[in-house]
Amino acid sequence: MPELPEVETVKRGLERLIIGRSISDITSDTVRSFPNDPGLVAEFCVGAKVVGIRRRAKVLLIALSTGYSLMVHLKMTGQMVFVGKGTGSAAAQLEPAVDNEVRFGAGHPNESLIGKLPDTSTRVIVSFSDGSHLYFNDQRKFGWIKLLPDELVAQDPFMQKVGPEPLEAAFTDRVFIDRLMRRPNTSIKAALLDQSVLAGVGNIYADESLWGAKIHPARTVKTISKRQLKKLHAELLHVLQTAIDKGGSTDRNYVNAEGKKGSYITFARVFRRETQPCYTCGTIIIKTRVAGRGTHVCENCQRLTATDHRRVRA
DNA sequence: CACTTGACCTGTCCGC
DNA sequence: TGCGGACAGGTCAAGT
Repeated sequence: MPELPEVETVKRGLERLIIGRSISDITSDTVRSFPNDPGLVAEFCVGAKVVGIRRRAKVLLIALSTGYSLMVHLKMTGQMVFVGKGTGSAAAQLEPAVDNEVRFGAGHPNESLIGKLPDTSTRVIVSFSDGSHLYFNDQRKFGWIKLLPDELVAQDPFMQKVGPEPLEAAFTDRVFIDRLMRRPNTSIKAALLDQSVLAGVGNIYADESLWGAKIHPARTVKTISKRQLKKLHAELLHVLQTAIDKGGSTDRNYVNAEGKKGSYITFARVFRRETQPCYTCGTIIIKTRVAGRGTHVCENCQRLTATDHRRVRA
């Protein structure tokens, strides 16, 4: 579930933790290289220094001194966890990001990481010359890392099609509305999740921003008023920025570069709040399915028009 | 072409 | 208790 705020949080952590470190070894079995040549990983990673970290949409870009970059997508369960030399174990790094905001009981997947990274979900280990390590963990194996020359990053198919960054100043409400209108006949939720419309929104922040704007996720884009879409733009930016400030959302797996959990989920207004009362009107939040995703809605605040009902499945 | 659904994975949770 | 199946969701491919 790493979405924009989670990946941004990881990026900021990695900036602090790994820039300037020299790679002494990298397990390369799950790192694809472009051009497709396993030898490139050893040749352009080992001995290289980390010179910069960028984020574009939900993709992390780790720039190396060799002119190559590691491109990382965490997909649903990916983690990039740094364990520094001298910490002894990961235990000290697995505390909540914000005091007592999020605390899972024994048995949570992250509890099993304590003191034993790498674990069964570890797919790639980047070792640094000072004895520290960066672990790419990915329980469900949807994530990937690829190594490619810097000049090929922009040629990547995903980078080619991905839409604008919502938190950049150029992303005005007018740009937002214009781009949504590329998908006039789909649901507003599907449009928000479409990475070619705008970058970085996933299931959590789609639901959260739609609740804030009082728009039902199944509403057809072209039927929504400009005024409501402007409101959605404002809500989306607010939700994304708030989530970054909270270190992202930890629903299950997500942790930042220090192995710490994000706390936004405890501030969520609809996401994962099914069976609980709406903060605005007290109506019980329901969970349904829109655009193939679990979707959380206050059916009183977020009204559906008669023609939109077909988009909703229990 | 526009849009929707299924596949990719694996751990967890629920019901029988 | 054990087991089968539904479910979680980012993205791409395949289907309607």
